Parts: sequence; C-alpha cells; structure tokens
Amino acid sequence: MNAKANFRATKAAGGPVASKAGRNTSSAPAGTTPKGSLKLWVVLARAYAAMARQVETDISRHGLTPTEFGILEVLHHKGPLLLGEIQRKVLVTSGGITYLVDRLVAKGLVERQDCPDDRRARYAVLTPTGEALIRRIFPAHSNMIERAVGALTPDEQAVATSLLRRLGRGAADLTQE
Amino acid sequence: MNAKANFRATKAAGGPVASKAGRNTSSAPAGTTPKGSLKLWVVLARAYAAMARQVETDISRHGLTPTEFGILEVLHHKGPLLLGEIQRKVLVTSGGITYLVDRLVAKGLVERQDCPDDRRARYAVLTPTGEALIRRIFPAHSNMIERAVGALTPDEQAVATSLLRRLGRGAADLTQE
DNA sequence: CAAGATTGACCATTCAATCTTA
DNA sequence: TAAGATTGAATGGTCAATCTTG
Repeated sequence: MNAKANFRATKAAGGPVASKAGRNTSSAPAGTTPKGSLKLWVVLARAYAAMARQVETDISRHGLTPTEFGILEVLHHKGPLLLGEIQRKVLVTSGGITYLVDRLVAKGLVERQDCPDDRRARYAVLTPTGEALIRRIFPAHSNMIERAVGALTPDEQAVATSLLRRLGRGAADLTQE
Repeated sequence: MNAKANFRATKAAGGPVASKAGRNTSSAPAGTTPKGSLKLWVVLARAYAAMARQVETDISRHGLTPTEFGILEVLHHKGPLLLGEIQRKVLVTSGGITYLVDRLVAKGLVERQDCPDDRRARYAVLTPTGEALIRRIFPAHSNMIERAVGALTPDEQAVATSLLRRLGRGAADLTQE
C-alpha cells in the first residue's frame, strides 16, 4: 500500500478540438457528431487544463514550477530519494531531473548527497529551508485542490477517481501492447 | 448546439505527487492519507498524461505537434477562422498562434488571408493539402482515441464525461471567482 | 556492456514590447 | 486607447551523446 502516485503534466499544450456541428462558413465541411470517446477525451483534457491552470497559478505565487513543487512534495512525503527514483515519480527525463534539481539547489531548497552504496548515484535531500517551505505551502495547496474539484460531491469524486484510474491504466497499457 | 470544444494540453509537465503512506526512510515525515480530492487530482492528471502520450505519438508520426493538429482540426471543422479565434479555441498565447500558423504555412497546410472587414485581422485557411491531410489522418486518430479510452464501457464513458464536464467547469470558475 | 547522472543542442511555447489599424 | 497580430528574448523542458561506476 505504498505510494506510487507521482507523475507530471501541467503546461497543457495542443489538445483535442471537437465540434458538435460545423458552422459551414464558406468552405467548411459538413458538421460532425463526434463519438463519445472523442467527447470524453475532450472534456478530460479540458478538465485537466482547468485544474492545471489553478494549480500552476497557486504554486507560481511561491516562485515554483509545478514540477519543482512535485519534487519537493515527493521528497517531503518519502524522504531522501535517488535522482532516478524522483525522475520516475515525477515523470521527467534524466536530463530534466538534473536540471530541476540544479534549480532547487540554487534556490537552497534541496541538496545533493552522495550515495554510499553506489558511487554513480546521488540522493536529493530537502534542506531545512525546503522542508519548511513545503510544510508551509502544502496545506493551502491541498485546500485549493479541494475547492477546485468541489463541483463534485465526495461520492461523485470517488466515482470519478475510480473511472479515471481505469481509464488511465487502459491508455497506458496501449503503449506496449 | 454549436461547437466550442477546443483547448489545449499535451506535453504534460509537473503534476501532483501524492502518497498513501510515507516510507519514513531516515528523515521522512510520518505517512499521509491524502484527501479524496487530492487523489482525484492525481488520477486525473495521470489519466490525462497517459492519453496525451498516446495522442502525441500518434500525431507525431505525421510530423505534427498536437497543437498543430488541433489547429488543422478546428479549421477542418469550422472553416476559415481569424487567428484570434483559433487562439482562444486552441488555448495558446497570441505570440504562439502566430508562430504555429507560421509553421503550418511553411508546411503548406495553411494560408493566411486578409480580413476585408478589419485590416488588423487575418484569417487562417486550410490549403487543399492541409484539408486532404486532416481528412486522411482524422479517422485513424479518432479510432486510436476510441481504443485508448476502451477500458471503460460506453456507459461508463458517458458518466465520466458528465462528471469531468462539471469538474472542469467548476475548476475554471474558480479563476474569476 | 549497462545503469546513473550530467552536459549541450534543440524545441515548443510563453511573455513583454511593438507595430498597425479601429 | 484598445484590439489584432507580430517579433524577439527567455523558459521549461526533451533528446542524444558522454562520463563514471557497477
């Protein structure tokens, strides 16, 4: 029952574009009635974009990127982690994790520490400042999310969660199928 | 019943990072049981990321960015549109839309046309090549989406769609609240 | 050779400033 | 003065190659 819920997504870029009926201005083709699956993808992406927007504005007030926040968050919840472990949880490339940790180090929120068992690897560790920051920021952030999804009742949220979980798994499985 | 379903999102970057229980390695804090709302945000972002990944690989095979595809798609469905209109539908900045249309023009898929009513504005119009391309690509793309969300039955898809619609609206409303 | 991390080139996009026309 | 579009600089990443250690 340990965690594994990290990943990434935020800037939003290039999503679906479905229409129920074409306006047929001049050379437009006949209107289309998109399949339900397409509609689902559209609203999924829009919901994500709306949420990501809120999260981003919330987090940027503290001078952090959503990804940076994600790293602080996972370090806060799990303690020191190897760069590669963070990378997988936050879903960035290996180059990306180096770059991100560099930035967090520059901000004084994180430190690198050599790994005694494997001299290739390095740990990322929250500095006291970093720990204090995430502690201070997280509750409000969490409340913000609660408000953002507040259009659904707790029961509906539970339903949505379970549906989305299966949806996500299914889509991911498509990759190595 | 006209369309309005454009937007954007794709690259995925910096998402939530929730854990059910901390491992408490060395200096890790006590484990947390995240609220349901946080869990919902996590699975939403993960589902989106998984879908976006599929879509992106699918579309990139045709040498297109998801955003570029979105523009072709909206022009296909709606006919010629002012740059500003596309911008709002595909959710990019004004600078972004100029740049994107430039790229599509360079690929011979889109043309700019002066707007007779307002000499500040310009239309983007699909060239025959662009029209042919989107026509050729769209069906397979649509099928891909259908497979990607196939883990849910049509009924479940409908439920998910309606929940996500409300979720998205609610989150968006938070902005100017 | 493979795995972990780093570096540097590149890329899609944003942001702020600017130009043109309403 | 503001709205539409464009430009150029800056940014948050990716990707491919490289270095080091297992």
